[in-house]
Amino acid sequence: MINFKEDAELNMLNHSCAHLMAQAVKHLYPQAKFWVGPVVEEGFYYDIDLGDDVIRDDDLPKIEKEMKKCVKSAKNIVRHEISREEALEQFKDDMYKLDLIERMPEGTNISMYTQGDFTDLCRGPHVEKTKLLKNFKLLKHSGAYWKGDEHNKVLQRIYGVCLPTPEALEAHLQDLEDAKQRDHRKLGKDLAVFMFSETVGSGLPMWLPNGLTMRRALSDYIMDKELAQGYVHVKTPVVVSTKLYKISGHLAHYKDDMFPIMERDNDEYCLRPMNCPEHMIMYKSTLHSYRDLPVRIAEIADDFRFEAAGAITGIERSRAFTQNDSHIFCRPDQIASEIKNVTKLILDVYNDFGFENYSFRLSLRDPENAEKYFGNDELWERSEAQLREVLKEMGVPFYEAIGEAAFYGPKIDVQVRSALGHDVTLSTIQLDYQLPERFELEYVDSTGSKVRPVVIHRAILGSIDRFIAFLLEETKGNLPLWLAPRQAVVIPVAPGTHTEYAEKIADLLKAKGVRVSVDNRNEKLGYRIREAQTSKIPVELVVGDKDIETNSVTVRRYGHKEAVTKTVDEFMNDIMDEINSKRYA
RNA sequence: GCCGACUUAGCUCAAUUGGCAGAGCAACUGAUUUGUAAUCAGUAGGUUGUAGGUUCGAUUCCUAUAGUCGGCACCA
Repeated sequence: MINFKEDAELNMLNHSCAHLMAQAVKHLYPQAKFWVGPVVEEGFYYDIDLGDDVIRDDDLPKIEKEMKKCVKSAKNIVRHEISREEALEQFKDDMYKLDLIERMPEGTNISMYTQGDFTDLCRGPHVEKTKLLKNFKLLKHSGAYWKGDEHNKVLQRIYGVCLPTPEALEAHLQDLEDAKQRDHRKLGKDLAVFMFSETVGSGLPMWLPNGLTMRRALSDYIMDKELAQGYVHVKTPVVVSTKLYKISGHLAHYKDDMFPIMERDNDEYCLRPMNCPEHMIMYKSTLHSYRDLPVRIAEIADDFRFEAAGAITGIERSRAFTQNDSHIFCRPDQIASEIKNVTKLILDVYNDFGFENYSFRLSLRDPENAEKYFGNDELWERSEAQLREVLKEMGVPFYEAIGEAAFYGPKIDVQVRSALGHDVTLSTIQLDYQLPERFELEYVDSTGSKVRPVVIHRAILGSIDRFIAFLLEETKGNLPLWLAPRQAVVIPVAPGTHTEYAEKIADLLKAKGVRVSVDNRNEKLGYRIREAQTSKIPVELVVGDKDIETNSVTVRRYGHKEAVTKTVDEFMNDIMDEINSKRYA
């Protein structure tokens, strides 16, 4: 997918196109006042105040038409400069431009760009001729809070793209269309992985048989990895007393994102939004020696968060989900090595799945909003430095993001991009000095005195739900063999005549735990082949007279045109090797 | 939650300015016994998301509501 922001030529083209759009909007809506119109990865947008008017779907074609007129009439795009004082005077009736100008240092000149009857202040650069801006498309529009603050006025935001040629534009629009085809919500429906029901409730997924097979395989996979690294697994209840969250501090911080509290017999209960506090209680239930640390408590844990209606996105962000969670209780001197181990585990898992498009993000607090966070400055700076140090030492490329920390500590997040371009967190590692304090956790050190441990929260698959969403999109539903809900189908060439042999092959596979079925329906061979392919079953076995004679099967893998005939023994060895190796291709 | 849009058969979609709700696939019945992407014929399938309203008449217009979608805000 094109990144319009990174590419210098496209960046300039799209920035100029944003101006062109603003000119057209000004023609159609004379009351329009303009905020900012930047280039972003997916193209350009402009935030516009239309007074009481709003943009509707039907308006985009009208604006496009007007833009085409502006291309013809405006011709040249001319730069000139005025002083800050002149600018303040010129835009004295425009609170948005004044806001921008006032933030520039005194004494600076401000550059302006004019095309035809339209002038906008802008840093530039721009293309010189409007005729270069012919190949654009307005894609979508929405309300957007001024300065991103929900207490401010909602401005009208219009998104678009501009490309150098009609062919490039066409190709890009096709790419966007293709991306929709691998949206996990579409694939999840087509492949019968999960479903939603208005009657069950918004954001509450129901896992169909195929989905449950995947969840089981993934849970087993990650739990095996964890066992090998010294984790222990536990199970804790999804309904808990609110006392727990009063101690943890979550109740004050998090209440709006929780399902409503339940009351009975003078007690309050809630559906847990996370399971950290329960693991704290579990740790605290026994005495710990410094020799026994780190203690790594893991759980495949169902959690419930009342996500805002507009935030729900299939199983990528739902209200009921399952974390592959763990809390590592360790001594301060063990922090670096534990974080390293977790980072290695993340890289190991991503390698197993063949993921390449992800980036590590060091999520820091926003010092401007210090009141949002627990703990003092010195502690924050130290823990942020610790995480940064580990990433540097390991040579893992990462970027830093201010304001993305948890309220209790900084994080290392692994970000991936969904088919529709959402930046979502898959894995996370979080350093926490707060919960040990609040729950008064202790261990006995070498001198016999009681000391606070540090807690590292971590999730490798993130949530199993979101992981499956990403996996479906990455693989386009063509899942690795070991994870595919239906791994193989045996198709007798002539149902009846070859059914017995087909059943025999299927039984051999079933005996090894392979998820296989026989398609014995009274349909043409081509019909059954087609259905096996459209259901993305990885292994398709066709058996007929030729195969029976030589005790063979004719194997065709999903997505391949050619079929290969193998002896039954050879085939069984190959397929079991592949399943057991958990290879991804 | 905010701005905009959408919701018609199990699925994907039609239905001129308000005038008898249709098609393909899937399902079911029958015929056909097949060597790598759709065999033929027939049958059944709907309170047009839900609740109101306007109208002689509403899938179509209006109001409310639920769900979904695109963004915004949120995302321990």
